[in-house]
Amino acid sequence: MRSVMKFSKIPTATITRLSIYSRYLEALSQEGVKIIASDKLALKCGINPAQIRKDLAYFGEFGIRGVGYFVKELLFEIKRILGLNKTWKMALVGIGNLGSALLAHQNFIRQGYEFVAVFDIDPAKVGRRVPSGQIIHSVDELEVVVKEKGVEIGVIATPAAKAQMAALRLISSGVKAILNFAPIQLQVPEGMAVENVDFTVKLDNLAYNLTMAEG
Amino acid sequence: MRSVMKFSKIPTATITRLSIYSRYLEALSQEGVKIIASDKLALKCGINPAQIRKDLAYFGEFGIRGVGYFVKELLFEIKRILGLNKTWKMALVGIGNLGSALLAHQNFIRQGYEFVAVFDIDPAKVGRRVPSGQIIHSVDELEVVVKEKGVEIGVIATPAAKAQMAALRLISSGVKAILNFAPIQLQVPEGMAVENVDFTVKLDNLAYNLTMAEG
DNA sequence: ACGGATTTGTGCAAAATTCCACAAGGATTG
DNA sequence: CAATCCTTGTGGAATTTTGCACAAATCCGT
Repeated sequence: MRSVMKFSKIPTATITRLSIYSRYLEALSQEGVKIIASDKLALKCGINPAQIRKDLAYFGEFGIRGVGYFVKELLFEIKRILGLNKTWKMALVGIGNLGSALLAHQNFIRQGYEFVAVFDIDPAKVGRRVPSGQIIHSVDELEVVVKEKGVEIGVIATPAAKAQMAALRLISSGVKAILNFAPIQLQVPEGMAVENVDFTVKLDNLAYNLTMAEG
Repeated sequence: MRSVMKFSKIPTATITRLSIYSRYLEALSQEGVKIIASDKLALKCGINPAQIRKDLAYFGEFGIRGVGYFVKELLFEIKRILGLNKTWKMALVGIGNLGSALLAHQNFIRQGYEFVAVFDIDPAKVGRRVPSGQIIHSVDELEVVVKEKGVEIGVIATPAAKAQMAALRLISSGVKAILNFAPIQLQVPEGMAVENVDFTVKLDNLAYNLTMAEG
């Protein structure tokens, strides 16, 4: 009864949690922990244990009743579910402070993602190499380079004003997924996967919470 | 019938959307647009118009039937609701690539947030000035400086391994809200507001989507 | 081999969230 | 000033998400 995909519709929240589980399983694996129960994992992740079991149940039965889950095995399965059993090729658009930070981070990004191309609009930057080795291409070359390198995920780290254009170029190059760091809602055609990383929104949430807490 | 706070429990999602609305209202305001209807705003934000109206209804009646919302007025009200009618004092812990990017960003963060103190654990960095002018303090001084400067929001941009310690220090200094960029679930006492900015999780979501789309 | 201890997998109820559909309110026109 | 047009505000239904509670399954000690 393994790997039975129940293709109703899997909540986005479930996928997000799977990602969080994988992070802890990775840590546990490195600590040498062999087996983990949903209760322990739940505590670490701040999630209800039944939620964890239900999340996993969407994809199959991975545990042993009375025992728990084999850490390495569950990690492998989750990574397979998420599609992390391959290396995804990414392109970065916008080599400002944030973009540079992302490139520097790339060694820390756990296995599965790689920047194969980087772009900027500033002629002064084009042609130079970033510290991680990639040559900065002009965004004018974006479509050619993206196709040539087989980029699958576009990462937008431009100012808000340039983000939509960057998205359009990525889309017309055939990229189907975008990670957007610009504080703007991208207008994209049906079927595109877009995820926004937006810390100004998170800050506003904190400000609201603090304001409410005091009255 | 204005500003009637209905204190049931306002969904986090509503607060997040208010933040997004404020972003567009700001843009509209600068473009000189005086009035906006929920349908137009909804289209821009990729949100159902009824959702917008319901979100606003939690806090009062801000529109005019048959007309729409006065842009400036609604923006003002939303900012008031979110607690952005003041400047929040933030501390940054971890002056690596990401931390530096955040500091560089600070002029772009729309009015309402300010880094009043920055910390790092690296003795080589302590005492130096970041480009935006702040002197880097040792994390050993964190409690003293945070209290002295009246920091309200802590921003953690350390590696994952140091994040929990940073959180503990911020908490013991009396900070009640944390914006966490480290890919880890912080363990914090009841009543703390924590928001995570976690692009690895978002990437995993994209990877999953791409994997599913192809089969 | 059996009973007790443990933890998974899941049916179902509760809670939360979204969204439709329409009445209510206000503007505008003739 | 009545009729018409528009858009808000909202009751409630539909949908989604969460979490309890328990049966099913496995291990372990005797």
